[in-house]
Amino acid sequence: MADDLTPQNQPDRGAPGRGEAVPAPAVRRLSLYLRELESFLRRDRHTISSKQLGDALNLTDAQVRKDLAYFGQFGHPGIGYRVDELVTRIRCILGTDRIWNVLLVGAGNLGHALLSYRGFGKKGFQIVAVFDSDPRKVGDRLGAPPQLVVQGMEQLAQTVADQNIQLGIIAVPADVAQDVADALVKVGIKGILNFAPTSLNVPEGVPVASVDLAVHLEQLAFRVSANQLATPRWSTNAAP
Amino acid sequence: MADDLTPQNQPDRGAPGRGEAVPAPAVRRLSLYLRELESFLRRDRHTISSKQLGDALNLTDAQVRKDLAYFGQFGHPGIGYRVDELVTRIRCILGTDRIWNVLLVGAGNLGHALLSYRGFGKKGFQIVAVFDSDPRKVGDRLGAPPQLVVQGMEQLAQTVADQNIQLGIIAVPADVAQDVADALVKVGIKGILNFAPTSLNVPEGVPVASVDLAVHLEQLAFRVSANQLATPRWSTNAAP
DNA sequence: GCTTGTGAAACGTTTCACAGCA
DNA sequence: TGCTGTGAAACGTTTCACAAGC
Repeated sequence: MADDLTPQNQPDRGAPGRGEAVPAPAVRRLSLYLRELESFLRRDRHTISSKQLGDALNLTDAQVRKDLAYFGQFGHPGIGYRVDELVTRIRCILGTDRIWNVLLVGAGNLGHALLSYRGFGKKGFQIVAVFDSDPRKVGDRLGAPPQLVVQGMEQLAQTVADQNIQLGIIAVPADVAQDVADALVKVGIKGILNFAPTSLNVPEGVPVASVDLAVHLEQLAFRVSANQLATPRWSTNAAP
Repeated sequence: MADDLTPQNQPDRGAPGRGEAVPAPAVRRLSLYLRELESFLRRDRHTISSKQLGDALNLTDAQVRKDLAYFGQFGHPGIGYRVDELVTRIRCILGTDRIWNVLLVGAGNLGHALLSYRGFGKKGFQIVAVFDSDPRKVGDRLGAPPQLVVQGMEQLAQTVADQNIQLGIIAVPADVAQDVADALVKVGIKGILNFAPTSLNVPEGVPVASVDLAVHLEQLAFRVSANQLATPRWSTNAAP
């Protein structure tokens, strides 16, 4: 997607601890496994096989087993995987077995929506500060109680230090996104989730995940067009 | 991505017209190339080399050339690519050389933000209808003028037909997302962009792109943890 | 000089197939 | 029987290297 790419921005690699390198696609699927397992847990299922887990996500059972095996031996032959155990393990692997303090830059429409999004909190991500460079927005109170007060960018360093913030979300227009990213890196933010439709230049060691909403629609348009046209229009390779 | 995947949901394949199959990663990057080229165009640059384009996106020049070559011969040896020409070509390939009518289901926080998001319109995606199953929201006027009136789900079929809507965006809670997807498929929607944190089951032939906001933060958390821990905690493979 | 387009090699990922265990 | 974990084979993608053209 990458992006990565879901349009993922940086060429990322897995985390080779002491052992083998983990393929990036496997790490991406780990999040999906976790989501599915949590849903299984809510439905009071106690064990799950690689086949069941794979079917839910349109993956093969072998793929599921191999992905999980990169991180350890979590399964029980003849039984499958114990759901609660696997959930705990994957959370630990992904680093979501603890609370992450997150800041948001950009108090526009998207910023508002992100601030109110329940999905973050459920996964242990707490947005604890909001910034905007527009003086008219600074001082506004946002979100559900306890509300957050929009701060000016000059307070970034102090707030990041005071609240031990490690992750930053960029929800500003494309033309200022790089400046914001630079500022975040400067104050020691460890990872950036970028919603601005532009690629960011950051030092190695600061991971960036980019989500370009329009790009996803574009990919959809391509696939729909491909479905509709037996012979794609672009296959006419006109000579220059 | 992507991961897709960016956590992309369905295993997708490129569009093999008459020629070779196009790798899905190449199609994902095509969107990024277009974004970068449009930015180049705004800065009045007329030509661009595969090296320059690659550098902007952290890709190799060979990668850029190979990706573009899947779709035709767009370059000029010794010169590079003409920016305006390439923009036109890629838009045609992706299917964004025309207007797409899009509907939105879910008038919550995220729905509001998506409706107000300028990035869609710039790429030719027009949200022309909004639906919500909550009777209290039906009838509300949303977005910038000309505002859209929130419709009940029972009006879906009629509106899709009347307005020639081909794409649908799902921005509802996870537990009703599948029902909404089923409804969209039933009325003939050709592609779905899903923001609900759940995997969708749809018939083959209806492409789905999924964007799970929390998953992207999760991936970031993993990479930040990997940076910080010399030896990942999960490398302790305790025996069961 | 510069650049593209492309076959071939290198690399990475997924699938297969089966040993081993409950 | 049913299931996992895993080496090996199959497949797909990226990189290399260079012929051809401006």
